[in-house]
Amino acid sequence: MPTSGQRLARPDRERLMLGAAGDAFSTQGFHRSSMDEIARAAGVTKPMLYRYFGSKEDLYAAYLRITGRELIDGVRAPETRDQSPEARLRAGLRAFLTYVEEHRAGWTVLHGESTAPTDAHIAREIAALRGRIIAMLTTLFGDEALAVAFAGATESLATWWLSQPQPPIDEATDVLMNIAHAASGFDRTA
Amino acid sequence: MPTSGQRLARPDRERLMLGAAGDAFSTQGFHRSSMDEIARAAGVTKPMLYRYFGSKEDLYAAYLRITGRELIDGVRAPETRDQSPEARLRAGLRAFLTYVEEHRAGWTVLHGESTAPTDAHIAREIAALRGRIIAMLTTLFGDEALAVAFAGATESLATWWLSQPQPPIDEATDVLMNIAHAASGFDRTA
DNA sequence: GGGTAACGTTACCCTGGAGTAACATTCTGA
DNA sequence: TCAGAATGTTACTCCAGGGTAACGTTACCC
Repeated sequence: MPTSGQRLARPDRERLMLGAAGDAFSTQGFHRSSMDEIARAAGVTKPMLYRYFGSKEDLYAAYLRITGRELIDGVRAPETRDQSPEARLRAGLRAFLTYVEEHRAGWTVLHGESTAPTDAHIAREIAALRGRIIAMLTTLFGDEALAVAFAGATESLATWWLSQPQPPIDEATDVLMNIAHAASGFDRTA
Repeated sequence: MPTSGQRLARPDRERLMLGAAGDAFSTQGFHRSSMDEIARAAGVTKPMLYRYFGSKEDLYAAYLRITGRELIDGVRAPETRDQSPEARLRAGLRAFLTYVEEHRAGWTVLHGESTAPTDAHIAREIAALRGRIIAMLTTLFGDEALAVAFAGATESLATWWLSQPQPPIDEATDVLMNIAHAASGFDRTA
């Protein structure tokens, strides 16, 4: 009489597990989330989680890696190769805010991890991810300090913006573009 | 044969405990820090920690409360009542950066907690603290979104700045003042 | 159609670390 | 001077939750 669970192909099951993991991690953080609970939410039992991901930390790492890749892909998507730096920045910001809006859980975990890392090894990966974005902004602005500040402004605004009733994406983008004009190399006329 | 520990008055002992707690929490986070370890670092045993603070969460909360108060006091200190908004902001930023530099552990914990809260009840307190700062900035800038973005820029820059070899405080302040000019109500001439 | 690999489960083990009981040693003040 | 209130310690209890062993069940493929 055991075996209540429907059989599913590995990729599908993994998606369910990662979804449940993301929900748990984003709302309760790594430590308050238990493997039993994540398993239950994914409609499966604990040993499956371990067979597919190895350990709780590995599950967390897998979730972060996928989420990070989605973020990078999302922000890279807009093809704006031969447009002005300003236009490219604007497109990037819109893409970023869109990603954040559509992947709240992922963004929450990613953002939390970047300031309060759970694990040293994971911290390095997150730092690398953020580093790539900072590097991009640094070449854009010509100053690392400014790039770091701008990244912080963007992250903070994004998180706040999510908590607003109905986020008007263009307003958020404008606020950031406005800031970008403050000390950037490109035009100050807008 | 027991009783190896030197006797100390309560306030002194508390300071030692809070210092050890801060070191542990800032370097390893709440969950990876154990009460045994904090006790040892404070030169005392676990039951003392419990007698003085009640529970691990209460110890953490006490540490955060004190740290938050120090931050507020530090930033409030510069008496600039009847100066221009710009001068007041500059003084506030300098005071903030000075605080951060002199209380690295406290800042690390505070900052981490604001993005990845350990506990719902504590999260509210931190949110209230940040809310007060945002409110101040909002009246200064006349726009909440901008205030949130600016706060994020400041926090991010402060944390990055700490990791630099020898932080020149005025440069960091200038970067932020420059950003503040972007869309603020006060002069755009600087 | 049967061997094996993958999917899935129940029922357990085991440790880290939060929290406490019970006891020893000083300090203080009436 | 001695009662009781602090400061302090040793030596536990106890359990949440990470991790696993052992055992069904279904699918696939030669």
